[in-house]
Amino acid sequence: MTKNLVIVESPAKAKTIEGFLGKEYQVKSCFGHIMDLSKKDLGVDIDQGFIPKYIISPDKKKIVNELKKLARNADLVWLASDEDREGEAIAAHLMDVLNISESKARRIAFHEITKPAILEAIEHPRGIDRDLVNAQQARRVLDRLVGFELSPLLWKKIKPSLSAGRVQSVAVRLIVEREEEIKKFKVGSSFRIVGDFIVSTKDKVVPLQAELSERFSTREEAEAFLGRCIGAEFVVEDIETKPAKKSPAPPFTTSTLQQEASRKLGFSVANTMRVAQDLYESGKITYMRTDSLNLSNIAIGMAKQEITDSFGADYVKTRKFTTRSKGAQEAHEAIRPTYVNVRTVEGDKSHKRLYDLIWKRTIASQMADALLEKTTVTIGISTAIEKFLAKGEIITFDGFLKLYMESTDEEQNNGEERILPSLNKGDALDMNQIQAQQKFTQQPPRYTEAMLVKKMEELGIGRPSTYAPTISTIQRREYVVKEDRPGVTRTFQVLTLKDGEITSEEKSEKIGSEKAKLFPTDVGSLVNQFLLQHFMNIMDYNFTASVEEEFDEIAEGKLVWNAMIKDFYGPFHTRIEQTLEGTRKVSGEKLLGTDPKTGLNVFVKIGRYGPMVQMGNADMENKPRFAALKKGQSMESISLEEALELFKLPRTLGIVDNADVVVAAGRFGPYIRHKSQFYSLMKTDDPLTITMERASEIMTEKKKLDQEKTVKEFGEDSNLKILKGKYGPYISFNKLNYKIPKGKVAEELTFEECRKIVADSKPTKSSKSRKSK
DNA sequence: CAGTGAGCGAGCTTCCGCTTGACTT
Repeated sequence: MTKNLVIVESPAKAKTIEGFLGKEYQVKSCFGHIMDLSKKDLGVDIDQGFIPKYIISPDKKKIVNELKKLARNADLVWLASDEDREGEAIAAHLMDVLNISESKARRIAFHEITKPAILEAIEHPRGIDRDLVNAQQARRVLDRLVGFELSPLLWKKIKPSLSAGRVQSVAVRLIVEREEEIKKFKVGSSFRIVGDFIVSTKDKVVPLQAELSERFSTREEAEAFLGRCIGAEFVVEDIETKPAKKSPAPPFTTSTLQQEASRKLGFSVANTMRVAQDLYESGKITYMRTDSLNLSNIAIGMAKQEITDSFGADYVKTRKFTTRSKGAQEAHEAIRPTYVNVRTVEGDKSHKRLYDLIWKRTIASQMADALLEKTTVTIGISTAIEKFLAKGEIITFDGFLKLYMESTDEEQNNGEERILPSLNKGDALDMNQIQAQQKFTQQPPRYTEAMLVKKMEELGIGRPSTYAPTISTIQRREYVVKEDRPGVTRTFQVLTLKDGEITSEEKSEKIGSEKAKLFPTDVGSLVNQFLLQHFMNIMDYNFTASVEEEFDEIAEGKLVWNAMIKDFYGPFHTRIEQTLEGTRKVSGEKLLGTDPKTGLNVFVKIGRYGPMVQMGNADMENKPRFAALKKGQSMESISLEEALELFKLPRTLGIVDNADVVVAAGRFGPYIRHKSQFYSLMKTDDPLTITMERASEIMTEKKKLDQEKTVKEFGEDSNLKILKGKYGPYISFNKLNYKIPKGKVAEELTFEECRKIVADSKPTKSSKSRKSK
């Protein structure tokens, strides 16, 4: 029997801590929250003062039973969940569910997984902070009320299965509004003047590039300026040198790791977290879901040693970073290598690269500032009042730059970090050429996943554990899509003054191509518009921040949690009911024009399954025709001609074996139907022009593949088959799948045996039911 | 994966935040 049971949230953490504590301690993990609100209904008893209806999460029943047994037999139970709102609630739930008495329970917390920190925590146990638990409860109940009242409203007013919530709806809003800004954006241009000069001294001739201190808004002005420069003299009027320094970025949090892995390694947010999870589980890095910039003293000490060994003591400058982000709860350390002296890890390329990034960032954060010397040379023009400026930068001490430099989302601007030749005031320069190049203003950038996370963190919406899932959710709901878009070619003008003559030419550049950027869909935009119209308070970018203030007051014991919820819910629920009764279904319907053949109206709108076109009004006599929009088409941009094309399907190709061969477009793209069998078209096949010949080819091919997939068929019942899948053979009966019991050989199963398996066992979950969990 | 779209209506969907394995067709 164990005297002490310690419960933490993560199993990897449990393993580490067990090593720090003696044999008297058994350390187990509860895998995060063990209880949640019932999902059957609202899960909140509103009439009784918003009393939550908690149940043990179905996937936690097993671990809860195990912990119950261990807790019963232990003398003391140490509740060591994270020291934040959610962690406190987990501790409280554990006490309840495991039936731990006050006298037997010890609540402890630590912010870093180091032996001194754990021992220190054991020395200072406390009770459960009920105010903090209530703050969590308020957060949980508010999110449930918002999500489970708004979502059904969307099902009724827009389309089924949609969702809305405090976090996801605001994330979608950011993307929709950015797209609107881009649409509204009016491009402007100006002429940037760059002069190429030559410095001739006694012993050498060196080039010097300088930019004019101002830009000209028109070609005429630029041309006039170049004209003024013909025959002018150029003289160095001033040289200014200023020292400057650059400091390293703080160590990684979840959000900055996602951003930097996206910029430097091209990882998606989900991929970064998957790889980081692996590194964490194998003990290579500290916890990867954190908003803390803190490094333990042990880690800083190790970093100091590592820097001294590799670069020398001059390169060391230890720092304690403090967080700036809204609502940070700092239950953990920043993300760092567990052993800072370990330079690389085993594993595949992505693991190595992510670890390398974390290692460099951690080490660099404890390195000296880089020292620079910034020089600006002012060049006067004898015939004009404008000045040319040549800017240079030299690094006098590289410091942390020796190892690591953070990237930015902005495109690299040119002309940085150049070294200037040595010059003196009064030096005359020879002009080689001066160019005026047309430069365009840039539209606001579209969000990458990581840029969206950055913005969400700034607004205080979402938490380190939810950034990646939220971004998946808004894509799964098809509110936004992550896509590449090709750019367009744009021409710009260049005027060149050389050898006393001004010439002009037109050049072209590729602009606006997008890679893995987030775009709103028609449904996303419509839902956003609907929510903005009726629930501005929830869509407000400051909504989370303001409720967080109230949660803090609850945590401080200054506000009663359900009183806060009541104040929110009253007006919110009224608004729900008003919208339910007072508004009609919204479909974003737009009249595109009329069909020249029939004279019927052609509309585009959102239907039960997404955007579609409709021919004919929905009146008593006639049923309108419908067709779904193709991938890549949008309600916003579809033309009448494109819409009319969509009505050309389904078309009958001919008759085979007394049955029509029909080409149509379905949910998953174009297909052929014959004798109630379906055959998908290839991407290269055009359903509008496909021939009977090609169609039979596709059908033969599919039949062959099906044949290969079939292990065994039975004459007794054609619905029962043994098929071969990715994970081996299985039984298929009436479109449900059943596992073959161990020890049975698929090929040898008889019809009766199969019938028995089907009757006795449950079908394996289809992917559809799994997705919904 | 499944191949739809009036309206009728049953019965389904849904939130955020904490954590990892299941076990796949």
